[in-house]
Amino acid sequence: MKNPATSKTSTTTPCCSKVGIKRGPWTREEDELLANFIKKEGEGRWRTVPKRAGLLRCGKSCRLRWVNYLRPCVKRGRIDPDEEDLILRLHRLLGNRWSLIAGRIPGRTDNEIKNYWNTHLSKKLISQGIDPRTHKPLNLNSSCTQVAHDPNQTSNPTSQSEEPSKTYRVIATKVSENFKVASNDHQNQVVHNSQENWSNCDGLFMGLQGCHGPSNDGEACLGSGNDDTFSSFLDSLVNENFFGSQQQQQTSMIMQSIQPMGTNWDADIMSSMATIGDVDGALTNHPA
DNA sequence: AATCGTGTCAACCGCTAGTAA
DNA sequence: CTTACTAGCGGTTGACACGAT
Repeated sequence: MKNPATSKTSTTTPCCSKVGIKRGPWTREEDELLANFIKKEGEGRWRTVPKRAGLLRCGKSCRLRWVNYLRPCVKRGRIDPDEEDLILRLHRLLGNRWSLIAGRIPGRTDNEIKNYWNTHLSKKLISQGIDPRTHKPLNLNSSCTQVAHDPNQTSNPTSQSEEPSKTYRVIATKVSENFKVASNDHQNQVVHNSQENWSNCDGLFMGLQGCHGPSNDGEACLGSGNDDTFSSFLDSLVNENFFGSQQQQQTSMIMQSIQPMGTNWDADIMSSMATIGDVDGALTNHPA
């Protein structure tokens, strides 16, 4: 454990004094206090929550407890095969972006998925001879030519050290950034339909957030309009059919749908879009 | 019954992006 | 523009459960 006194100086202040703060597992009474308080006051202003709720916890701890355990839409229990498959696909697409992955799996939290990955899936992949970090076959030297999930696909010899999922992640990140720009632009009619949802959803990857959204019943905040479009877009990426026979039409539709008016996709995204279906090209064109 | 090793997962940590002042 | 604050993220830790010896 790092010693706070010797750790790198941070410009941020601690979320609370460590003196008099309770740590460790939460008790049932604490859970009830927090849950009742949030039901009454709503989420947010976590730093002040402990004091207002009468808890001897730090705000961070309260937030974590709520998000990972107390929130009504949190699903408990084993992760079923369908969810596991989805996690694998999303991880290949997004890497260790646990919150994004969790956003696509209703009821599951980033912490739960991260734990499941570290304790189950990474070992499972290793046992199958697959590098859990790169999703490439293990023990392949720099001249490897095969991508783990598709033996027919060949990787680019010049980018052998690069994660196959890197390009996907670059695209996902960039698209999400553009999505956020669009969603925050109140004058942008293209994304106007789902403005209410966007503005109320927390998290960066709004269209991917499952139960992080504003709805009262814990349903995903995905609604009609562009969030649906983007959701479908990501689904397509996950299902690897986005760049199939409908590539051109879909790409065009997505671009038209989610590009903020007056904004141009940067060259990276356009180039990635054009080549992502071709692993060789995608990896070649995107050094980072 | 006691000890040890391993797996699981809740919780904590530092860091950073976003935003308000 | 700078500073301070907040929320959220991913990595890591450690307590606990449980099976093996």
